[in-house]
Amino acid sequence: MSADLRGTERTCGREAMSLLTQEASARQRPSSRGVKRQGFRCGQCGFTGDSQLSLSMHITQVHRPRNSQVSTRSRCVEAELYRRLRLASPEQRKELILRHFSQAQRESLEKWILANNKGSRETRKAYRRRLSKPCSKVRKLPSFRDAGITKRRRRTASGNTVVVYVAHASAGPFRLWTKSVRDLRVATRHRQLLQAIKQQVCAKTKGRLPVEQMTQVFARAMQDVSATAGQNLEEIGLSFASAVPAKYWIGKELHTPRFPVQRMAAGLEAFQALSRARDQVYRGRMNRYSLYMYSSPMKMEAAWVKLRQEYLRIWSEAGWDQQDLLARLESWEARRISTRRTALLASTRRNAAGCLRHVNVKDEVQSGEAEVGCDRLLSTWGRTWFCASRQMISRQMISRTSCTESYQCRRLCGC
DNA sequence: ATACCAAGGCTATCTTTGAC
DNA sequence: GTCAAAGATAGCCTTGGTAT
Repeated sequence: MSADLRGTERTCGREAMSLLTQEASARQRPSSRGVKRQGFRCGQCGFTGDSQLSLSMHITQVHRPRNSQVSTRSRCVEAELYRRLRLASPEQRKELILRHFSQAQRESLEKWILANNKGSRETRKAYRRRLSKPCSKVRKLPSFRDAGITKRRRRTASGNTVVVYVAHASAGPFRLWTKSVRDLRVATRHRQLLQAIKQQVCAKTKGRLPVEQMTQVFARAMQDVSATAGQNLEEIGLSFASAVPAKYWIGKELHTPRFPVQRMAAGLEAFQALSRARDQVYRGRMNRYSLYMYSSPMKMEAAWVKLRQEYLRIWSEAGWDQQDLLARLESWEARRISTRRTALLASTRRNAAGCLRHVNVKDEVQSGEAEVGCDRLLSTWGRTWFCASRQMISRQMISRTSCTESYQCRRLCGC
């Protein structure tokens, strides 16, 4: 870290950081730690995570090599300053920098931002190389020049092996593919086109855009790249699908079918429909404590009902059987329901004191009867259209096809 | 019958965010 | 500083339809 920014950290940087922290944490409320479950154990320190993912996170965050060039938020003042400045509005950011940073400090921070952004791609690649499994099932393409190109070996019935390549890329919420080809050089050219589309989309969608604008940017990028490269996108077999986050409900994204570029309008319409349904509730990073700070469980459920409807409609129109689609959705939901209830309980513990004060169950919740508080919280939040208690909901009373609200009740309460 | 191809799903890995 | 969860990106596998 530069001397200038060490000074920044001690004086104005710390002050600015304090101001920014106040800005960023204005919504924060006191909360209690969640219940830790037994699971994956770290061989180095005995840490027990809930999943392979949490163990991986632990290893990355705690046991990273000392010579690692990848900066982390906690260890890098520049990164932390930069991160917090980004949380402020442009006007606030400008004011903070002008008021609290010297010219030398501003230049130093700018230098770091430029260096960091340039270097991050390289260090990410190094990180990937280090953490990637040495013996994956199928060997990856040896060169990073070929990243974004999937190599496929197909064994024919006669015993011959055929190798084909497929280029793919992600551009915001869109995922792009080209047709499979035998020649790696052709696939590389396809990949370059996809990269050009991606770059144009990313350049014009810094921050989140309204869904209409996003679709316009994507369509425009396709046209521009096609014109610039003099390449007909139909000829390279370009197809695309889009996805919206749905981790809360099913543990993963919901995506549209794949649309060839010839059916771009239909593909974009599908994306818009899913996005509008998803955007009824807050979209962004959150954890089990902050989940319900933005939207109540009832709002989340209402959004999910809409999202399901749109998903079913879009895939039905693509020729899929509705019963199969319903079965698919339900199997995804079933795998997620316990996690959702855990999140609800954790959130209830956290919010109970404030939210449930008016129903006089504060003491109950604080004494550890969170589950009781959870149910009461559900019934309180949803009093207008939600059943008052679990006992009122029975399987006999609920007809999924005739009553959407009852369906929501059943799934939330676990009856 | 065989070869080829597109599509969908699953999984791994990394980044970001926020609570404690 | 630690930890967990969501989001983003990318790679690979399986399946089923179509062309030869």
